[in-house]
Amino acid sequence: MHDLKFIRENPERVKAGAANKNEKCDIDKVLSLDEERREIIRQVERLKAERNKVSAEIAKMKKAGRPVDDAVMAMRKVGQQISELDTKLRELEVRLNTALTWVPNIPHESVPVGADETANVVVREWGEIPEPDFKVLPHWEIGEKLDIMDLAAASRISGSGFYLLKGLGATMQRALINYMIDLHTADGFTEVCAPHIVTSETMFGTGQLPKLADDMYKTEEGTMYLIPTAEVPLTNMFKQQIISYGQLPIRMVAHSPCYRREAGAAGKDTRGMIRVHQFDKVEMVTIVHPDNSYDVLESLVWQAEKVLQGLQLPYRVCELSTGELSFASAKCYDLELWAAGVAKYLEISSVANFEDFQARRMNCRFRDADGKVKHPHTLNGSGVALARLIPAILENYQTAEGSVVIPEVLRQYMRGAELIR
RNA sequence: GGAGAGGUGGCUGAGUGGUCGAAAGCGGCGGUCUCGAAAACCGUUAUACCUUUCAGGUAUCUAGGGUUCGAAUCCCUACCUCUCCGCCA
Repeated sequence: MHDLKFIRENPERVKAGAANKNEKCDIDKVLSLDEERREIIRQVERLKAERNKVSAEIAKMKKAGRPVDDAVMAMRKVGQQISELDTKLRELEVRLNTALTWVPNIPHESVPVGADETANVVVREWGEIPEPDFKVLPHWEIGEKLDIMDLAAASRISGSGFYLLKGLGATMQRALINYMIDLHTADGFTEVCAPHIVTSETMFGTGQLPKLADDMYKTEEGTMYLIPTAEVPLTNMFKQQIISYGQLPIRMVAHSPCYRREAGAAGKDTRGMIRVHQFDKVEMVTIVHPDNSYDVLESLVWQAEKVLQGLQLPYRVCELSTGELSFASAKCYDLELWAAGVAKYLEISSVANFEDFQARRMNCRFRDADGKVKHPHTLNGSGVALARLIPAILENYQTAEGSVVIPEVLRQYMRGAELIR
């Protein structure tokens, strides 16, 4: 959500930002509705000022024992005009706000301009891409073979787009969650366990609504939604709050399931765990002073990288182009993990700075050192997504004998197991 | 699910139709004092919007309606919190 005044003063910047993001929104409509709105405010406030003045006089006249009937009659008429104008104003504001909620955040000036992923920039790469001398099985084959994954059972239970882990597969997921949360909390992140079912206001706050309504699962009454990421409850913890200066920066981490309908993605990555309706994720959220949010963005990327380096998995860091940026973000890095079995990079983490876009939507503020109340910047990053991490491990740690070596950092969380066979 | 109580500024908490944007306290900020700090004392301390600016105006006491010339104050609805009962992991 942008400040109306900002749009009024920088219409071309807002339009260009939306265009570069391939977002459709009608800035001219926002501007004309705003103009109309201000005209009515001018009228109605003049009437209200008069009413207040005369009402005060009526009080005095009554005290003095003078007749007030004429004044009361006149104000009755004014009151009617006011209520008509107020009704008009309310309707106008609803339309204006609706138009405003569809205006995306503007990309940061450093973001490469481009329509799609071909304009993304690889910032750095880490680790060696393995070149095994045997055929690496994709994770769904090795998983079934080792009896740690049962995709057929998952589809019997829930239909297509779900996975089921068992035995050391399920243990590995739990181990990964513990490994990641321990890593982040050791670096100062506070662990949080938050609700997975949230109100539409909450979904609006982080920018999932209105745009992504069709990508989310909602309850029958349509008023509650299943979270697509823990970013939603974590960031919204501070909805409508004023954070004291000393509390910043706020750094949180949570594990949660993520529910996504993946509408429109049918036929894409249909096999295995790569694209599913429910997956687990460890998510980091930070709320920081606007002055240093871009430094925090870099450190948040590093925090996610630490997870992958600890697991000794080769990856690369990509800076997303404007066309790839999500509705609410101003700048975003993706971490992509090499998966030997499917022989491609898997997007495993997304780390983004939303500047004050989300804070405005949820009316989250902080009291600055000068005592003034301002909007903080919000950021989040996966740290990281399990449903793609597990495939990468099963494929990259595969041996010629068809077993899977358990990464060293996980063994303490897996009763000391070293190998799945 | 049933019954009751309540939601006021950053916080606590007065205020039941007419200078109430709202007492008081706490907190914050500035100052006096001090080598410095604490204490004490003095002062100050909301936000948004419109006009436009050495200024004026409007709105905001959970939210949305209603009554009234005039609502924090009266009425209705929703939401939330608390207490008791029921149910239950």
